[in-house]
Amino acid sequence: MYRTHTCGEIRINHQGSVVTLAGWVQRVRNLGGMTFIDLRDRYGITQLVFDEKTEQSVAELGNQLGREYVVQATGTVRERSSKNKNIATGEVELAVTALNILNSSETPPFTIEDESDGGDEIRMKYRYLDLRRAPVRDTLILRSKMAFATRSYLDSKDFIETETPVLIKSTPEGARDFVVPSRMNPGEFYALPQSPQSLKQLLMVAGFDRYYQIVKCFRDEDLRADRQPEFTQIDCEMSFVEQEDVLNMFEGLTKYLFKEIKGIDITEFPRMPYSEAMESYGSDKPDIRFGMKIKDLTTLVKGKGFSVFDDAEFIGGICAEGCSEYTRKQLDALTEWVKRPQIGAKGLVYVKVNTDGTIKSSVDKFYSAEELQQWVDVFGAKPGNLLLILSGVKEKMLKAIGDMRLEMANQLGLRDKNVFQPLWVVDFPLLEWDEDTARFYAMHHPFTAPKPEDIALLETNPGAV
RNA sequence: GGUGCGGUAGUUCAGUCGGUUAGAAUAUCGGCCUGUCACGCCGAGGGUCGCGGGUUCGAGUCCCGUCCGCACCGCCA
Repeated sequence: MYRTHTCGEIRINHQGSVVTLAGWVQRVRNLGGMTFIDLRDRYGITQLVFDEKTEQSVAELGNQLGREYVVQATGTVRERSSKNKNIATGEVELAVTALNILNSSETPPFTIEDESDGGDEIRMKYRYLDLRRAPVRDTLILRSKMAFATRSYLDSKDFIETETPVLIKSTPEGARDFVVPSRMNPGEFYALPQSPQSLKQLLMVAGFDRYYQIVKCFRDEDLRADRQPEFTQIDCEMSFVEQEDVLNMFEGLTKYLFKEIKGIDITEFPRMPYSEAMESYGSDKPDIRFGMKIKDLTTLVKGKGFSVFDDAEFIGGICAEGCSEYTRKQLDALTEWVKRPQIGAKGLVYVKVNTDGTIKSSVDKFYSAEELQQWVDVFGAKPGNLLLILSGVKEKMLKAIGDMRLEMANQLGLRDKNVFQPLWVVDFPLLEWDEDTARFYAMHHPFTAPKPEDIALLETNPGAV
């Protein structure tokens, strides 16, 4: 056998047995009289040891090893005299008796560690090296588990997994199509699907009743940090159901995935109208793990002679807990932050509710203590809190305040990546009812489309939602 | 297509008002080291300051152009 075990499975009960491992050299620790080597594979890390008992030729070979060398090592499992509680194999080590260098390695262009020293660009250039890092590997493993669990759940709910064609005729969705030239029909092109929307509707018309597919979609539009032209979605379709049926079904899927994969019980699964999401959080995908909701001060603060506010369509802000002691420097930094083009505010007004109950603001010249107290009351602010207020065009400011809310939450440590809180945002608004919008809603929000009977594609599909 | 920020050692970055030989950390290499696990200590090598032009006695630093990257807007959802 090439190897008898992986680098992640040897435990104290293997003590005394002779095993063979194969993997990559993670790190060499040469102490002079003895050398430790961390050997890594997909399953974990096992420590190899070369010491005075090691045969000299083997030890010499061991001292040639560098980062990312690929080796096969045979040795005896023994208990460590100094154990490492941080890794699963930390109680044992392999006293090497035979070593085979399968491949040497150049020094990698960046360190292959959980916290790599490489930036995005160089890690993407050497993707095959980046994929050796545990966080990247774990992400792909998580994805595999998610896909498996999704299939398991939807299969149990009588969904049929169906592959749909990738080379199709262009369908009228919103984005630009990626196109593929047709050899058989010179001058003509296939389109790659932006989603399997019209294809799955055929399945509904045909009576398949419940369909799903974990499927690649293609949209030829410019990138964003969280948006790629090629992405995968869990695509579903159900016949003879109402909005509530769909929400319940996929609440179930979400809870199942968290339970199966993270061992987390999701209990709260609130619903929020789009209008509330925008007014209170400045986002259609609000982070509701913390409060700090946006409050509207527009009517309260206008007409007092402060022209910045008097000329603004909307004045509002958030209340940050425990920030009343922010220094001038911190407030200046925050002001610079909101003035960045990505946020686009002109300036930042603050109101400190000091721990002794007094109020200090950047607009004391324009507003009396009584008036400022009214602001404080709107937020329900307590001593120690800090009000942060922006003004301008309403739509833009809600988004800006929402971004500021997330930034403050980051600074205050309120966005723990291990805390999860799902949310449905429902009742999306009816935008201008032009052809593109109609098509968009027909495709993606059929519940809220006002006149679905007007949409030709839906007419072919009366049983589907 | 637009706005902004960035490009300096293998890598991640600092570099003040334009001024001596461009630094740090990490990585690499060498020496010492028998219980390390981010080993430690000592030492060394490593630079087309993205590219081109200009201003200046003098440019990593200022100006113009250009290429590349990132974020955001448009776009998309």
